[in-house]
Amino acid sequence: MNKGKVRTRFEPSPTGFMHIGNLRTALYEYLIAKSNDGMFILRIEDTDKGRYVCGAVDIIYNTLKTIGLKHDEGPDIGGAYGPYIQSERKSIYLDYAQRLIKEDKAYYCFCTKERLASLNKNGEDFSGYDRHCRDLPKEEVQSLLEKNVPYVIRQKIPMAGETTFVDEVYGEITVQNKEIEDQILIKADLYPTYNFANVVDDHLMDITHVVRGSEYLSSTPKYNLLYEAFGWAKPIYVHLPLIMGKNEDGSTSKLSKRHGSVSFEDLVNDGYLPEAIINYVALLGWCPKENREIYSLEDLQKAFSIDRIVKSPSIFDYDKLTWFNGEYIRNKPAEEFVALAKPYLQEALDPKIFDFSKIASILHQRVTKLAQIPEMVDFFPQLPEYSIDLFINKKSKATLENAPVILKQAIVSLSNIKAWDHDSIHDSLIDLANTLGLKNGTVMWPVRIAASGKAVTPGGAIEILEILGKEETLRRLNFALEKFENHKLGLISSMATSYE
RNA sequence: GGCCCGGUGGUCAAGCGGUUAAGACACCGCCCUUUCACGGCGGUAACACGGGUUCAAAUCCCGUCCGGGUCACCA
Repeated sequence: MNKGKVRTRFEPSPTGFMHIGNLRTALYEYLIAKSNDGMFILRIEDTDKGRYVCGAVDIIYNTLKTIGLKHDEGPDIGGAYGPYIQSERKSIYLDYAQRLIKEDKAYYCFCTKERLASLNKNGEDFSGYDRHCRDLPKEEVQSLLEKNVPYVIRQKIPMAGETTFVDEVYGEITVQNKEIEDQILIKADLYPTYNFANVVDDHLMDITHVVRGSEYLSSTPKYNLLYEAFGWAKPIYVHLPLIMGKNEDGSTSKLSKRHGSVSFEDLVNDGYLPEAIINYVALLGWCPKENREIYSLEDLQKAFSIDRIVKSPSIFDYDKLTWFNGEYIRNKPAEEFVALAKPYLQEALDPKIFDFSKIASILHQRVTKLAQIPEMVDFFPQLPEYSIDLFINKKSKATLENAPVILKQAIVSLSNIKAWDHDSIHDSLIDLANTLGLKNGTVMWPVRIAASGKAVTPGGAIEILEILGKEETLRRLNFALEKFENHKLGLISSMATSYE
């Protein structure tokens, strides 16, 4: 039963943030495993000591946790195939490399970095290692070793022939062996290279599906040659199309920091919901059988299949992500939205003065990114400076002439309200429109502008007035009237008023 | 530059030899309405090019062009 079970692994390096490309790889790895009742393993890729970032492993745990990719084995929870941190497996790799040396499938290389560098400079059409140490006499190797000359271990790649592998999404790919250099297996610090560590670990951990970005496509033949050298069964390869970003000049390249927020953390800070990110990213490079777009992680698990993975690279579209985000926000229950909005509301509003749940209720259907909330509500505590021209609106039949008249009447009507609530404000204003023989919009427009100082607001005049309170509403409406007075006198008032 | 991969509207993409070439985002228009948003309805917009194969090609083959990836003691 356990035999033949699908096992995938996610192998991030602790670099301090979760790139969106890595996140998608993790997602697909998870989905491939889970849609087949398999296991999803977390392995930390820290063979590059120079790049290690403190605390980065925690970021990985946290990210996986918040998006719901629960791993079945890993450094934190253990498992039958540990350790799951590559630096703790150092000696394993060395043993396997030496085994290859014994079998004459690998060799010690004592070339200095300087020599290697000069190599690349000289040879115009030659790139890569010139195999200088490939056939060093045994005695020489022995004596260099005894003298503690630093070395790396390289694999002996066949000089002729070709290597073919089948990728689940890209199909059969063949590469001439002469194109492949004698890759380094063990570095001078005796840590394994990424390629080598992965082959060894994937084999030892019974990984069945190697899932990664298509940038690894061209190094896959090296992997296979390694599997062959060891006589191990090869895994199933699943290469994923790259996620690209658009550059300023219109070209595209692998999504990177210069394209904007590209880590999960950045996106969350921008106000994107994890489930929206997951949903969007899942559909970048994979297409469900049914024509549908909204998928929870659970839904994805049910629907996912490798054969629906797309080959061509895709551009990360923040607009579409934003749409997904809006969908998820709108579908949240009201209480949940209030909780989500709270930290953003706090940036702009004093909770002692404003009723957050009331404000949240008018924001709920309008927000597409939580981070936009503060500027949507900033007019509540402080009336912004605004131009008198805002009072003009063709559709509402609002003009500079009728606005002061309406405002004056509105002030009178609103002043008479005893209990300041939605219904009374509504009735007061609608009645006014009726008695003046105007359409509702013609009354609402100038009132809303005077109350908010903005052409676009979350919520209509009634909602805004209710939140503002009677006193402040009347203050703002009177201020607008003054504005008209000054306008008549040819003076432009530039004074703003403040709530407190 | 060598090698590898890709190329359907601006973007994500369906399509698997015969379709009026789906759908979504974005954009535009109309409706709803108290602005905006939501919602509803409608619209603009695509098979990179050239050769084959075939009764029939977006679909298969070849070439060209374009785009991307990769050529580390990084992962």
